[in-house]
Amino acid sequence: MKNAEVAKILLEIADLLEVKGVAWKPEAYRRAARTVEGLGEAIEDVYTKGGVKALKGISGVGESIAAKIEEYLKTGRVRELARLEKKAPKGVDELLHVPGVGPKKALVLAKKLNIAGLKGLEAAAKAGKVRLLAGFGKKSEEDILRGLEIVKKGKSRKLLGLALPLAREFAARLERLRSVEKAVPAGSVRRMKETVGDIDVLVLSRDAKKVMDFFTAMPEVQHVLARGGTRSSVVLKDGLQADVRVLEPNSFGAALQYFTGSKEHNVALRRRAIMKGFKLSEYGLFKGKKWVAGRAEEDIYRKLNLSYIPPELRENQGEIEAAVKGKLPKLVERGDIRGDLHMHSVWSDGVASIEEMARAAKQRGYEYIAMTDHSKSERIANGMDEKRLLRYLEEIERVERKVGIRILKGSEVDILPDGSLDYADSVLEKLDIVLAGVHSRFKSAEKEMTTRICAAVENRYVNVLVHPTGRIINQREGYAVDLDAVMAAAGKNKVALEIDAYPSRLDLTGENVRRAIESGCLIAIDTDSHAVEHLRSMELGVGQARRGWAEAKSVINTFPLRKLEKFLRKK
DNA sequence: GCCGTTTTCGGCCCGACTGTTTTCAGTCG
Repeated sequence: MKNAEVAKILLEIADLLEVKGVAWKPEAYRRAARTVEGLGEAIEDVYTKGGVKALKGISGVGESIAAKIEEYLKTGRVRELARLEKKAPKGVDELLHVPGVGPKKALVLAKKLNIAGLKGLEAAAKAGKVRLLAGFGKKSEEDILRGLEIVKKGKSRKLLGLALPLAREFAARLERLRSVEKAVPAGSVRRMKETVGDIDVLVLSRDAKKVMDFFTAMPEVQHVLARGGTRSSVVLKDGLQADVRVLEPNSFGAALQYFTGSKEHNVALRRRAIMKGFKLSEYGLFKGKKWVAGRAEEDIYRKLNLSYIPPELRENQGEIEAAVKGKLPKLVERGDIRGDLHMHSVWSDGVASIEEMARAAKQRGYEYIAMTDHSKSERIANGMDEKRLLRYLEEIERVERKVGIRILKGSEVDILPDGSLDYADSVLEKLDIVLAGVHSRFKSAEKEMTTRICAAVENRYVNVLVHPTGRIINQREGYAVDLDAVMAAAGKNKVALEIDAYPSRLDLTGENVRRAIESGCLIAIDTDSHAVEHLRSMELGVGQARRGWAEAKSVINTFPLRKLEKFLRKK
């Protein structure tokens, strides 16, 4: 599927046009990029089936963009992009990715300092050259240095939402080789950590050479870092590193355990092994020189008198102690989820209709969903005023009847700076479910933000506090807020805290989920979907819930509809 | 560049914040 590649090209064109100071076009390209990325179908299939005409049928794609997509699919490049790149100062589009640097500043920096890309910018900022430029000062120089750190961090750790499908895809491809018995992703991907440094795939095979040949020749590979008899490392085109290891049957489980980590969990586990008179390594569990276990992970945990510890819990945060006592939680599973309570449509900033979203949800086997488009203050997202909201609710009822899935009438309502909500209570009263979230003034002081959020949580109509920390991975820190105070208020007021399963959000983190549940809160795992494709992210959210030791009974969207409705009616 | 129960041409979000200024430009969401 080439959607992501096409979207990337369109975004690059948008950046370069923006630097040029061209009006409107950048937004048009970005809109098109977003739809293409969120398309339920491979863009190349759309083109093969219906040609340019079908491409133009994609919302946001017209004559010109359709032609560029066609050009890319046919030739693998877009001349217009090359032309723009040639004209712009070198590396200027890269500078745009630094938070705080927009098109104007990027152009000034690139031109006046004569720097190519982020490295040059860092050097110039560190040398104190940035502050001397007109329009810049000491503060903006510091902001740039801080922004560069964020960009760098983003380079080194990739989103689980990107790495997990890739790891699975690699494993699936390897398993198709005749000599391969099984191939399994390990590492932080397996632990469902929200960001990962690299992808590890472990392979059981009689023919290691064939596996090495196949793996290093995959089309995603940019270059081969190391290639050995049973182990190879490559760098993928998107910057992610991937390792593959071929193992013996007798050590496969031990290796899977070892390479799944975390490091801290492994250290604690090895310590326990020693205590029990064993030695644990990636090759197996040994008593003296004698091999005791290693074919399967389960055998190792059993021999150490532990119940099996699911990968998501392996952080040495008390899971080994709990496993000793047989007191591990029965973690929530993807199959427990009965619905998705945070979804957008074209009524605000989504790209699919309510009906398309509802059908997709039904197809996933959900019993119910909530449609929750933005409230009026969220202007950038085409938030709805009261009048449009009423029409929206009517449309939801119509689609509910037509599609045959329960659709809760909802809204993602802005929490205004004073802690009040973006709709009056008389409006909120008409909704089946009210999500409340902060979308402005992220930089408020902690005390202010805490008061603001707690006030919203106390509103009698609020059911879910969405993306409670506001962080966006690699882009934005969460806002300063006293989460314990928020959790206490949420628990008391029967407000569930959301795990926003959108790949770049995934807040709450596992750690915070655990805190929330311990302080008596319920959790909602939602995808915050803006396109049909996004519904897939549910498993990422479930992963974070599992990392937070959550059981199904703590997650409101595992409730049967009746029970959920009862919870929503609460106050 | 895209789009049309707004007009096939002329709109397209715009207010808040921040830092650099001395009344405002640039960035963000």
